[in-house]
Amino acid sequence: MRYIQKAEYGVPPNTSIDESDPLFVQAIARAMQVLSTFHEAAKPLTLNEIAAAGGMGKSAAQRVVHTLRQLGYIDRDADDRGYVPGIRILDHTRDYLRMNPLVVRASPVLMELRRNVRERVDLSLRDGLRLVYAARLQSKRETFFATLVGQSVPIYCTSGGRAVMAHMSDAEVDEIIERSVRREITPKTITDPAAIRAKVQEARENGYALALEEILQGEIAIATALVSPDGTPLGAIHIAGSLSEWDAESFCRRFAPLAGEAAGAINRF
Amino acid sequence: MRYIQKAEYGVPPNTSIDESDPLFVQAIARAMQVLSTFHEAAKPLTLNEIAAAGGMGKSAAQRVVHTLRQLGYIDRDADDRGYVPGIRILDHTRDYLRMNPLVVRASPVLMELRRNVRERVDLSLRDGLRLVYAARLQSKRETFFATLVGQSVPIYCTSGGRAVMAHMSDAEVDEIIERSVRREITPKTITDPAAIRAKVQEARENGYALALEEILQGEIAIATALVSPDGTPLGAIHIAGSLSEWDAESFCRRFAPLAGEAAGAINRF
DNA sequence: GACAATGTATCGCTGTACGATACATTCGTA
DNA sequence: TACGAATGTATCGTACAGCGATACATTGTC
Repeated sequence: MRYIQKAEYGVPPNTSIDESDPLFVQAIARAMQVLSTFHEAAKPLTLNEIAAAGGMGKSAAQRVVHTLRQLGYIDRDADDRGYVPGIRILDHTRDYLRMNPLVVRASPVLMELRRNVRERVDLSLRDGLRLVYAARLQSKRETFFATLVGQSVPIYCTSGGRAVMAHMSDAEVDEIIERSVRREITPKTITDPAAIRAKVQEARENGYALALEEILQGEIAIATALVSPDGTPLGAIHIAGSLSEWDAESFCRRFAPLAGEAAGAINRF
Repeated sequence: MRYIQKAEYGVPPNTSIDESDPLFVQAIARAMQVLSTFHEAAKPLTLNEIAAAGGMGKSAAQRVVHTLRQLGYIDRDADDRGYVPGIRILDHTRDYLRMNPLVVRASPVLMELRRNVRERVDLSLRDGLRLVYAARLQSKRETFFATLVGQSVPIYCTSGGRAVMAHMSDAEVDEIIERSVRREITPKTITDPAAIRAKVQEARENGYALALEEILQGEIAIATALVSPDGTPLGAIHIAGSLSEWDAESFCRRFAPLAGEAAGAINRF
């Protein structure tokens, strides 16, 4: 059996916990840590792997896994060879998506946008140093994974990330650049702080951000930010296409206005 | 702010726990129960609501919520008026989708199917008495929610459910019918056990299942089952259209072969 | 300006979750 | 077929984590 690769872009959610918080329930942290072990997993996990990854004893892992299994958040692999995430997780996915006002507001606009655009359209939400995809409306030709909800990419080197940074102060932008683990995901990934700042400035002037092959070879993407009433950037809309069919200039000329329109429709609430 | 409605079809995941299991960790169950409170929520929840719904004291709810917040599984509402599910949930969604072999295998086939079909195409997975949507490839005209991952529907009254039941023994089918809380979701919902058995038998003979307006007014849906190597049904592929454009007969004639082909491509692994 | 509702903090006592260890079962290999 | 290494499972006494009760703070509403 084949599985999709693990977290390619290595944007680990920041789980640095203030220890010795009197209100903090360790058992819950343990449980979530166990579930998070799967973020790094390329195949079903054994109990010992889970225990080791979580830095806990075998007994603890045993009880946590046992409990999560009872509740449906962990399952046995189809071949009974290891543990995999359980389907109950999707119930919470639904809750998140339907209770996030931005997702709710953006969805119809996104579908409308998709109707006028033959390319891939995404909605992403900011979480610290990364953008998490909440919806992906695939393009016709795309053969890739259907709707990879939960996939995340770094802010510093993506169109959506720059669209988001464009709505921040220089200080905040610097902080993001600083704290990000910048590596060349592709040869074209921009990692130099000054260059990133320049691209952010460019996004501020244009009203949209552009990224060329910084995450995926051959991919061109533009993005516009979604902001809260007070101006805080919350996420972005992306339109992504292939460089085999577009050059940067015509791509922008064609899609930037549409992306801007869509973002505008969502931002005025 | 508007939110999507709560669990319309009322398929509560079966969380009847064997009490006094020596390996069972109550704190984890509490945490998950708190997160599950959102399943029934139509708006952000207060601490007291969470406590009440979970049958726990205010202190317990306080600590659980506090911990889950630290970890990112719960957030404050944008207006700071209540609690909502947190974005970290989506990380686990991704894990589930990419580590489920059926989803991985089915996704490309589903996209191919969608290319040849101008209607909505879904992938659903069986969980007890319900089917949970793991992917939804929307049709052009559809204005509804983008990709409602995690949405679930009952087995007894859906095309996918009948496709699944068609691959079970009569005894198993009867058990599902028996245990299901059958109610008329629409006036057309079939709730009579004998009638359901007849539809299942029909699905067995045709190789696909059909449902007319049993969940949604004006909706027609056909489905074919996805089965494991040993024949156990694991989920279904759906094609759904509108009765304003199709009559049942032509819908089946047009799409049943395609659905069957797709299921076949997935089932032979 | 009083009141009701919210989230936050504190503190002893109880009972739960801990680690260590021993058992069972499956798998791969010689 | 028999061995050994890995897996998942069960048991048990002790320490400390999480419990409830209560009191405080802060916000919004009439």
